[in-house]
Amino acid sequence: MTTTVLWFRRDLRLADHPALVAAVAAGPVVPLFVLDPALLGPAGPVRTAFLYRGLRALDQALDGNLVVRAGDPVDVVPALAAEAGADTVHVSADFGPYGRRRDQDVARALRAAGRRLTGIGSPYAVDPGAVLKQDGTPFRVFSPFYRAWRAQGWPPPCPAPGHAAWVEGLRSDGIPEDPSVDATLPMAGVAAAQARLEEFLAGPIDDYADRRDSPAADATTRLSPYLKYGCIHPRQILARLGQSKPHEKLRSELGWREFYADVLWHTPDSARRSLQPTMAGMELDAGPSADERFRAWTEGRTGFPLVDAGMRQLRGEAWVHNRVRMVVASFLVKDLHIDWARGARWFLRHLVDGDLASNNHGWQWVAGTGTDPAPYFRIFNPVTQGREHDPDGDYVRRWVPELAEVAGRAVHEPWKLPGGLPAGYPQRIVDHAAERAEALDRYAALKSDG
DNA sequence: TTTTGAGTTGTTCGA
DNA sequence: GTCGAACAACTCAAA
Repeated sequence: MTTTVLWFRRDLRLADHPALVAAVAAGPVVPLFVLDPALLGPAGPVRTAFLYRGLRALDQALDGNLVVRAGDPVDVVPALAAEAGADTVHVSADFGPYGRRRDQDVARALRAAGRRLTGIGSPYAVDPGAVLKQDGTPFRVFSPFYRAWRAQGWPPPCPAPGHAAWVEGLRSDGIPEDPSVDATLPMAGVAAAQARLEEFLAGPIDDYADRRDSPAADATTRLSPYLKYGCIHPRQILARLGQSKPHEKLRSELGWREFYADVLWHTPDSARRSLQPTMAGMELDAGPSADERFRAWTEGRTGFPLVDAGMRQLRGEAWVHNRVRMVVASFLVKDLHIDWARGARWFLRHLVDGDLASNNHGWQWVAGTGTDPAPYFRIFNPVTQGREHDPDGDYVRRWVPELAEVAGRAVHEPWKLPGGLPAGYPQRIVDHAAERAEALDRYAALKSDG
């Protein structure tokens, strides 16, 4: 039997963990997590706190043997492997731009000392890059990808190893105290993830297809933060789904997550840059007045109730309903003409589920710069979206107290109230019809510039 | 090989 | 009030 290191990253669980199974099969295991400043900085306080809580749950499941070390993984991982006398470091492979570079560097450093990094599995049911078109090139459109992804298939979940021997007594820097966070976060860790899955499957799933688009109903899975840190693996969800309409709907949402990871793997710089090169020339607003509008957007005081409700939900829960994410993103890009990447950065800093692939490609989809050769004319009207998806106005009133006394759907157009705008609620910062026309003009200019 | 039709999530306008 | 058409350009798979 030989000692190995299991380096946890986005896989904070023991069940359905192929890399852990491989490590345990080899002998005693050193469970490691590295506090990497390059990742913790951009994560922001919300995800850092959620991560730390997930680590505490993991440490408990490991009988307190999780080794936590702070520093650059290129230094930390080889040093710990040497300390433990481990020839192999097992990981679930990382397919993101930073993770790939980091793992190459760590693998090189380990090799220099006669050791190796072994990647098994990934945070996805199907590894990014594994689904290709007939001609061997990657998909750029979801539906054909999804058909091929389903046809490809995935293995069933594997149980947690029952007889793991954790190496004890190695120095751990410990899990730091949570940074202070104003938002109300979900419970962290595997048990919370499993409980949420069971709760969802026991009832809400039946209405998922019909109600997932209704922010007031709050009928979505709320599993995204757990998927982000691997407290649950998508295989564990997929294994529970059948052929009914709502089950198929949830499977396709997981398919979107896999699709965007695949796109990002094939084009790593699409995290920051527009996937459609022609769209990169779009005229954008910047400077002090754009900064002021951006600030109004972040603070939920644009004067458009659904937009403001969404941005305040982001502050309050570090999470926003998917339908509302699209509405607020469309508003920033099409009404305020601000770079989608700036909005994506703001989301990534404040979302508890903030995932580079899903977040940034979701933004690109709204901006019309990404996959789904996006119709330039798809510009969300915040009022229409409110009437359509929050018909009773419950979602808006939940997050915008200034409008709490306005009954029904009238809450979406407070400027039309007979008594005038309720006290404390801001005037609209732009004229939607005018800005919609402006967005269309800029698109037309882009075309004529060739 | 070329053609054809469809593609997550929309809005407006005019009948 | 509802309904269909129009709003481009590109991707992909099937015909």
